[in-house]
Amino acid sequence: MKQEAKSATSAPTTLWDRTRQLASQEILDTALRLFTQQGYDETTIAQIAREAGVSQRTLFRYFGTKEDLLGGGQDRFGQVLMDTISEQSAEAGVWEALRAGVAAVLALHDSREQALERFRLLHNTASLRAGWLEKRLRFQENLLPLIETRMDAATGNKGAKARAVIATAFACLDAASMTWVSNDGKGEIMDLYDECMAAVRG
Amino acid sequence: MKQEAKSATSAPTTLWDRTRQLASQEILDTALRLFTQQGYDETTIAQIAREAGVSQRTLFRYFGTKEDLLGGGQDRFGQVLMDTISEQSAEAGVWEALRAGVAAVLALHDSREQALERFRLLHNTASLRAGWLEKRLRFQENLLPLIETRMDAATGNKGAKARAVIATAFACLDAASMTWVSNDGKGEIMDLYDECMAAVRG
DNA sequence: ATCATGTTTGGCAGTCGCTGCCAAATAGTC
DNA sequence: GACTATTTGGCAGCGACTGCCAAACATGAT
Repeated sequence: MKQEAKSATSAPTTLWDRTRQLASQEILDTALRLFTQQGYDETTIAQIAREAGVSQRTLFRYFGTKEDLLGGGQDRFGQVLMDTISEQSAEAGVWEALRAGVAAVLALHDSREQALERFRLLHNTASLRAGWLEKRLRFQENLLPLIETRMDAATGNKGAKARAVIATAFACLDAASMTWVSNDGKGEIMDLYDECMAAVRG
Repeated sequence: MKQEAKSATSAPTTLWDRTRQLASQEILDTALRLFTQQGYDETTIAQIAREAGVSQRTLFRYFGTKEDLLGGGQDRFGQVLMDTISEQSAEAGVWEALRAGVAAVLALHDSREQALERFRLLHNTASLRAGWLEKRLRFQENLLPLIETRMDAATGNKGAKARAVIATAFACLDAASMTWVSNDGKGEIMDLYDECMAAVRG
């Protein structure tokens, strides 16, 4: 039965895999198009499935959730974040490490326009925002051990402090991206991030 | 039926209003009981309505959302937060003002046990967390003008900085309350808050 | 007490996201 | 071509939530 554990190294892409990928991309494109055209809440799964040429059932098999249709690589975000931070040199402080992680995640976007589009949808749709914040909270929790080790835990409550530091970094990222969106993508997000950090820790 | 001996909020209430209030309280109590007994996600609206002796339709008329059954006075939180902060003296800095607001909100809980119960549910239920974060984001946005005026806007992007500062305060509150919950309510949340702030801004 | 008034209530049907189940279509293998 | 392993689609159903309509009800006027 269990025949998987396949190393995706080579390219023995079976026809199945290719079809899968194609369908997946078709669904994703359709979803993003409809979302930006008529809004997230106004777009139903039925409509996406219909226009993408698959059944609802199949759509849900590819993407377990309506939110997943937008945040496609959200899980990848978390992974890159963790990887980047753990790769930082041991001498790097928490703030430095977190900054590197944030920068790495921002660099993941395909293009400036795509990033702007996604951020805009995210910041303007309550239901999406909620889901995103939730997922992000999980990232924060995963980051906890990585950051704790970098903190000079003079006194107790190391956990609380690490959590606070991590959440602060995300808070600055939020403020920065919001401002960036309301400026229609003018300037660099990381510059805004640094400004926010300065305002908080200055 | 039960004759509740509650703090008599004597007023020229009509029988209607009293009945309404009673039903409302009955629903709220039932919901909280079931939530803590069997979990939030595992409790259905149908069950709450049945055990509270009202129809689903009526339940939804009192509380528009399942989440509202827990966060009863969430809107009040936002109000107290705003009021407290705007009452701070003009010389008070942003951090001082925000601290006062946080303290005021925490003081709203009826009892330590109730606060612990709610926080525990909140932190352990993904769906609840998401909704709560969303609502809080709206609070933050409301706070924006109040905080902006207290910031020495030397350079531009006052909005971004104010947002970052506000979000940082909430981040510390989060870290503090999480730690408080995992310590089973030992100690003072505000002490943890101060510790988190020190870790962030120190 | 009775009637008219405006409000509250409950039931029913329906939407939307999402899941389990099962039979039919399809890719890969012999 | 036959056989096996997946993938797919359709259907029924759950749970939160809404609109609609008729019955139940408190209240004020008669």
